[in-house]
Amino acid sequence: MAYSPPGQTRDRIYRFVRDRLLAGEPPSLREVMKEFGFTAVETVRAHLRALVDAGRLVQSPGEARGYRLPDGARPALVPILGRVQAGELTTALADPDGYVSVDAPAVRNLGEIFALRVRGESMIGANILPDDVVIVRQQPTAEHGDIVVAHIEGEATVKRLRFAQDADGTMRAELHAENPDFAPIVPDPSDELELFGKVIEVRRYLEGAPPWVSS
Amino acid sequence: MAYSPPGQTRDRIYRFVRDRLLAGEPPSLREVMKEFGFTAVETVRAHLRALVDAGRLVQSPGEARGYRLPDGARPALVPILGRVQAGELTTALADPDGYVSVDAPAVRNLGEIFALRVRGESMIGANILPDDVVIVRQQPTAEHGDIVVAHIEGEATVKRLRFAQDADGTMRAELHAENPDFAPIVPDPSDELELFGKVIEVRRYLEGAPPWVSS
DNA sequence: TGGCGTACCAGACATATGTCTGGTACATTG
DNA sequence: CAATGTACCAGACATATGTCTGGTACGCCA
Repeated sequence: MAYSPPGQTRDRIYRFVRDRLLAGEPPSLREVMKEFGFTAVETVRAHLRALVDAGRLVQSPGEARGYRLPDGARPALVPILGRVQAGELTTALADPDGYVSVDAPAVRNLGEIFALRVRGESMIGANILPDDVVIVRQQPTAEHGDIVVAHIEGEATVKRLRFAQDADGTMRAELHAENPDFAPIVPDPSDELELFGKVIEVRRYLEGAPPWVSS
Repeated sequence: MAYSPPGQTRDRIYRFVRDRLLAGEPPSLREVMKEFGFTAVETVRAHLRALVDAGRLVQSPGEARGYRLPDGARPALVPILGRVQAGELTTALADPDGYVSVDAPAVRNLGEIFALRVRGESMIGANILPDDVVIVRQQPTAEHGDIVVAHIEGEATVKRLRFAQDADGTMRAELHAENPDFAPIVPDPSDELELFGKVIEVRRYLEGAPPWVSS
């Protein structure tokens, strides 16, 4: 076996292992070895050790096929919720209707993403229809113009967040539907706006029911 | 260990293994054993063998952590294509821009699903916007009213398929934009309508670029 | 009652797979 | 040149893990 320039083979090995992991089939050292024509397992192990040191992989030492992609580098299943009552997000997350898979870049930190089925036609102007599924990142604040999920009238609802200036100069948050039939919701300054998170993706399933249902 | 009613423990084992596989971490027999409080590996093996016989799992005999979900039971990564030229679908599939993960029910047969970035505003009336990503199942025919990807003017384009009756009574396929600015496309009866497939899902990424990019 | 099927156990066994030790070859750098 | 770092190899070794053989316990049914 000829010698490769530093790092070049390493990258190819990374891509091979990554693809195997994304397919749900962690490779063994010897499988990688054969794939690249090496004749010594230790060669592979050195490469993988380097990839782990670089943070590109993580390993469970001693475990068979124990190499994995770090969180945030692979698609993840996030819970899809039905109705979410006030303040009950944690409860709802514990009992999801099912799971949908969300691609890696959205998943910076696992566990902070969830999905919600859209009810009603209030966001038709933003091209979000009833029964669409929105992917939401939990966050306590959002910016002007973001589409958010907030607690309105006892339920989690999708709206656009806007900030407006009051007559006395103070800023207030408003939740706007995107449908002329719905009036903007201006929260009573006395009660707090409960923001569940920001919509980062919208999905519409044109065939069959939503997706995957865990039992 | 008490005896469980037939099939009951089996289902719990299936769900455990399934969840581990969906997380990309195939369990070993002994891991399952510990999870369920068994004291003999063979007990687990008998259950898993039954699950394989029932078609709920597949196995690579002899391989460590060799149990998998069958195709169609797990999310899969499908290629996302940029521009697709006439008749060049196969070529385009071989050189994708990246991959997105698609949930199980859509993936009846692997390899027949792909994703396409939407260009232009011709489908705004169907709430499909420029830069949306559509998930497409390859199929040579479709039904009246389906949103399809077809070859129009040298490129793959998203349109709604309609069938209309000609003056002489023959049926003809038409491709309709959902935007008053675009006229319906009535293919010349002489040249064939090249249908790439049917749109089964629409996705819009509100934050950041599309998703996952393979290198 | 005896036969049959399912659930489960015990423990030996073979193999799949990670780990370790010690080495060669080649490039870069002081 | 010697030192250092990377790429790679050979082979022993330990452990992780699937496989097999031979059981016990319980329920169902003819």
